[in-house]
Amino acid sequence: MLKGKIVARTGRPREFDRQKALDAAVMLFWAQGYEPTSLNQLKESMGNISPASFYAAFGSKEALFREVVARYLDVYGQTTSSLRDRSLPPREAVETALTRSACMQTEPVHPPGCLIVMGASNCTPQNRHIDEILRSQRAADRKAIEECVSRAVASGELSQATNVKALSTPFSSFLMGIPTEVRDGATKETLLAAIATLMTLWDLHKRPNS
Amino acid sequence: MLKGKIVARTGRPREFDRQKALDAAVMLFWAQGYEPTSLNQLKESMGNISPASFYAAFGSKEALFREVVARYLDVYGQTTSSLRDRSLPPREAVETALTRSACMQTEPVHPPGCLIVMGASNCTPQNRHIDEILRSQRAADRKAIEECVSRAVASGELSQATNVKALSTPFSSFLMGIPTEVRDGATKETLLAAIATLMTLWDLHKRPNS
DNA sequence: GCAATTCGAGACTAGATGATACATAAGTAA
DNA sequence: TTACTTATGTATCATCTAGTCTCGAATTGC
Repeated sequence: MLKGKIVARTGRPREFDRQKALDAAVMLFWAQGYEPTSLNQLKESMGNISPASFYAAFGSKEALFREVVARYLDVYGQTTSSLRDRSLPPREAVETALTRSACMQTEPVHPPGCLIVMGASNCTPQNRHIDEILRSQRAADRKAIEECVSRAVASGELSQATNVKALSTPFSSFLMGIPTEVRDGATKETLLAAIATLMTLWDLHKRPNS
Repeated sequence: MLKGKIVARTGRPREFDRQKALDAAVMLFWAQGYEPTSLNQLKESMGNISPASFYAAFGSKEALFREVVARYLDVYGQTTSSLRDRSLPPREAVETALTRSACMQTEPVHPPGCLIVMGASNCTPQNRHIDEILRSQRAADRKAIEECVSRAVASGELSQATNVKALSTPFSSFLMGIPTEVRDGATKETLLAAIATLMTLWDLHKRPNS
């Protein structure tokens, strides 16, 4: 009776691969954003499935987008997870997050840029709540960068006089700027060199005798 | 016969203020971006003018957007003009551009963020050329920042060993990140403090004996 | 006064949008 | 076999989209 990962259940089996369909939706939303991506495009990218199949599988465009964001965070959005890894030295946590973001966003196997930053940047008033889904993610990364700086001040690595927000904002604003740079053609090498430059800001704030 | 600025011409006079209508369109495109802004919204913001009046005055949505971009650059987009002012010391040119951008974008009298960076960030494939209008402006600012760094290297202010792209990209990426930060609630004070921090990168690359 | 010109109100077009209804197909459980 | 469950194909929905057309109104030049 064991059928591996497939959970036996009643009813006619689905004829398309839901996971592959979801991944196709990730690519579309990533490339175009929420509103410009139409149901027709989505259904087509899922193998020309019917509207009935689409709504049965995903509920609505908005519900699909929420799933897409979760999937994106799982597969691609781990670039900033170092920010939340307390076992890493704070400076390394920040540099790793920036580096991995730059590398991921410039990979040629998927759309350039970042779904979390650009996915709903153009919205009609009635869809503003869609951007809220992404905004909370951006806020989390921003806060995590701040906490890395705070940790370094607390540990004595950075000077007690450090203005936490004034030092963390250049890193977060740079992070939010990467997607636009990448979409406009910035290469991985350019970004990595820029990150190396940027990280010297951190070193400038080190406690004199550390 | 002199009628001031009004050019006498035949035909029934327009009943709405074209300039005010254009400014209303600037605000809409700025807040929502190109595609989500509908003709209905535009006409409504122009005083409930008819479609006939709209098309007679502006030609099409795309033609209006091009006028809107030109108007935006005129009124709000001068924040980065210092980058092209050869009479300014390069460091001051860069710092001024960042500072003025941060101040402008956080003004509460208009939508937050920047039309040039966010105005067409979500586009269907058939409207990709709309973002090209904005992309060329972003490229111009990026190049201007690079030239400021180059000028400073040439003048001896910055070390000959300076990697121009590695030093200019943190500034441009920060600039491209400001709109997202502002939309997410960053204050002018936070951004100005971040800019002060960021500019120390420049000083780090100064020629030792200068 | 009259022609030429321009504008405005509103009806209208074709096509796209996200989403639903309904009958049928294909599987499981008893 | 029968009941139940779920998926699919097709037709369709109301609404919105950018854009046109017709026709009457308001102005200027002569």
